[in-house]
Amino acid sequence: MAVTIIDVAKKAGVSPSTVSRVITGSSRISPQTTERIRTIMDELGYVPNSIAKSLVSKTTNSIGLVLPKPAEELFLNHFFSELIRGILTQCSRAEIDLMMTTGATEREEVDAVSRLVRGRKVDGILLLYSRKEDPTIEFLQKQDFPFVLVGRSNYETPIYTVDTDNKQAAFDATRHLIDQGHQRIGFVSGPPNLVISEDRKEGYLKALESAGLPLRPEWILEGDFLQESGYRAMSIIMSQPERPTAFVVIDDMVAFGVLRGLTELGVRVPQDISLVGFNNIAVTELTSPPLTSIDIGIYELGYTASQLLHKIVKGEPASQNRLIIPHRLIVRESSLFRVN
Amino acid sequence: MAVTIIDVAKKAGVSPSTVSRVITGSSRISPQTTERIRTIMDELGYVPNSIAKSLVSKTTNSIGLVLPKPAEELFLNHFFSELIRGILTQCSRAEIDLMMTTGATEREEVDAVSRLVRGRKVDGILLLYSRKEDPTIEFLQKQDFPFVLVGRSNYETPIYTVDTDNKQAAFDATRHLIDQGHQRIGFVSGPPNLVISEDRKEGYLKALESAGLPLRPEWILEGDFLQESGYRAMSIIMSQPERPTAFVVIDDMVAFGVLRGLTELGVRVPQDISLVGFNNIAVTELTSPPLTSIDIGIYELGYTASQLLHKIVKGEPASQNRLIIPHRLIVRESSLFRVN
DNA sequence: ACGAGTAGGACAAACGTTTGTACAAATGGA
DNA sequence: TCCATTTGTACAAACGTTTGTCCTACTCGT
Repeated sequence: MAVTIIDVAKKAGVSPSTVSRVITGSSRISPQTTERIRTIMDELGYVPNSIAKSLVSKTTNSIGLVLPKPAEELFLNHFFSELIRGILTQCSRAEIDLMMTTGATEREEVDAVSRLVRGRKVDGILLLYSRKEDPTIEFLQKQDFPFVLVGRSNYETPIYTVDTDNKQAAFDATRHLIDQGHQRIGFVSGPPNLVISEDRKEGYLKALESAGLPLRPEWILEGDFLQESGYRAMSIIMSQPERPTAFVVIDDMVAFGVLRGLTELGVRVPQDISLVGFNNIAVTELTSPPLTSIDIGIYELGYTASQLLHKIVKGEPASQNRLIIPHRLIVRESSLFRVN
Repeated sequence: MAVTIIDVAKKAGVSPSTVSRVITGSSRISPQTTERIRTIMDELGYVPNSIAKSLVSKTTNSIGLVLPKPAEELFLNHFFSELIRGILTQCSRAEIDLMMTTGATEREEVDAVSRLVRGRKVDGILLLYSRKEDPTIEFLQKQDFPFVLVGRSNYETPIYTVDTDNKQAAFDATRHLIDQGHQRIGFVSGPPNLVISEDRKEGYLKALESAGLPLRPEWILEGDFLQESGYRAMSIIMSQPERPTAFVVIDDMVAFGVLRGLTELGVRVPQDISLVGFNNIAVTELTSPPLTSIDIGIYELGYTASQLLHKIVKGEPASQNRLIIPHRLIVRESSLFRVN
């Protein structure tokens, strides 16, 4: 049916191996032959069968992207699309195919990765987010399969990683509020099993401490990365007798929920309560008031991670195994209010 | 290195073909043998090499997703992430891998698809959006390769398609404004080479006509699907001597740009100018004012398209080759103002 | 003019599966 | 008891490449 290397060889009157060497650009073929065969390939419309190639070369020219469990919820947070945008752009430039996978449960996730990895469908794996205990990471390590993690690893073993300095970022966010005069600052966190939640909480706590502010556990709430959890957090906080005057919120999407909750309760932002979010996703500018956020360079995070993985897969050892993408605070109206 | 079917066969004292038939579940193998071999596969930790399997079966258990040209811009519009969310969820449930591809130019896009298709890396292709003239579609048709298009095709030939009734949707949006008493309604369109732009414009025009309202070409503007183009559109419109009292905007993201432009110019929404957008992406609720929009069921669009493609790839002919996902108008504050 | 060295290409094995066909043993009917 | 089926398994070819090794025919120096 399709044109194979053999058809080309026949028409050119050479052996398949010669054609193959033309394709791979071996030096053993004379320029004339190369030229002649190239022409014939074009005439016949030959395209190499990448499956066959993969079988012998044990390489696929594609990488796998493993998305955190609930694909359904995933893209509800703009963070992931932005990350994928960076990854995809890099892959596209490098002419590498990107394979996406996910699983409804942790178990399914490992299965899916296993299919990809041990079925040799990809050359490397890109992991988004890390849990404190992550079966997928453990699996990949045991298989000694190349992978890069976006986020900090909680494991002792060295892992290729592209990350934000989340502790510092949270410190900066909190510090900003303190600089605005706030003394009572709450924190809306993410799922406790994620490394990122811990890191950001730690930064927040450190900032409080360094400013000599007391820790108020009842002002620290846990959620996930969806709007709803921010909304819920507010209904809890606002029913308390004593309230913070500002919140550091682990994620912009959650911060939107917080904002919505406050607005519905008639609380003014930033006059009554100030807010700082994380990630600086595109819509932070559009809300009212626009949201102060830490820009962590999501796109670059993805782009860099993809780049690093490609290097590793090709066997070019990277200079370091932990890359940090710089962050910066973007001040908008939601925190522009000085407390006297 | 890795465990192969041969290792399993050896250990079991049978031939590789027997093991293979156990895997594929052929009826020719006795239950005892099946059971015995299953155990051995588990012991050895055997995972089939999908590449080898693909080579002989000419099937890959993955589909390709072709993203419209600029991957860089792509995810700036939440539309695509939502679509991919639907696609990915379906793929994940069907245990099919999703391969993403894109190209910086039209030429590159076709090349990338060609590599995927003729290199046999995927069994089918999912296309997002369609241009009036689309080289990728033409290529796939010529290759007689299974594909499904999200969006209406402009070609005569029958193409599997999952779409919104965009003419009707635009009609409904416009009609809503007319019902609010508006007589002077502008339209911010998308790139003229896209089928969707044409369809929505057509619906808009039809609604005007059916209400006996005159067509004002200077109130029809073209943009892309990014915020900026909405912003620019407003600066053009607002410099005109006579202005509309409402706009139908082809896309929510663009509508945000419009909103921002108007706000900066001190124009009140909806009192001075009302707005209706399309797609009902998640953040429409968060803007001030919240944006009226047509919910086109993006997630289902993706889910259904993926499902349809899988059917086609498997050879189960679908009942119809054009599926329409229903839409509905979601009225929010941006159009809640009656013109007397 | 002759042997050594080199360049250009052919051959065949290998990658890990699937699958059509052949074969042996077991079963059944007469 | 014997032949005809059926059942279960083995054999080998095929999928389309890549790559190590071998072969042939130059080119060049002497």
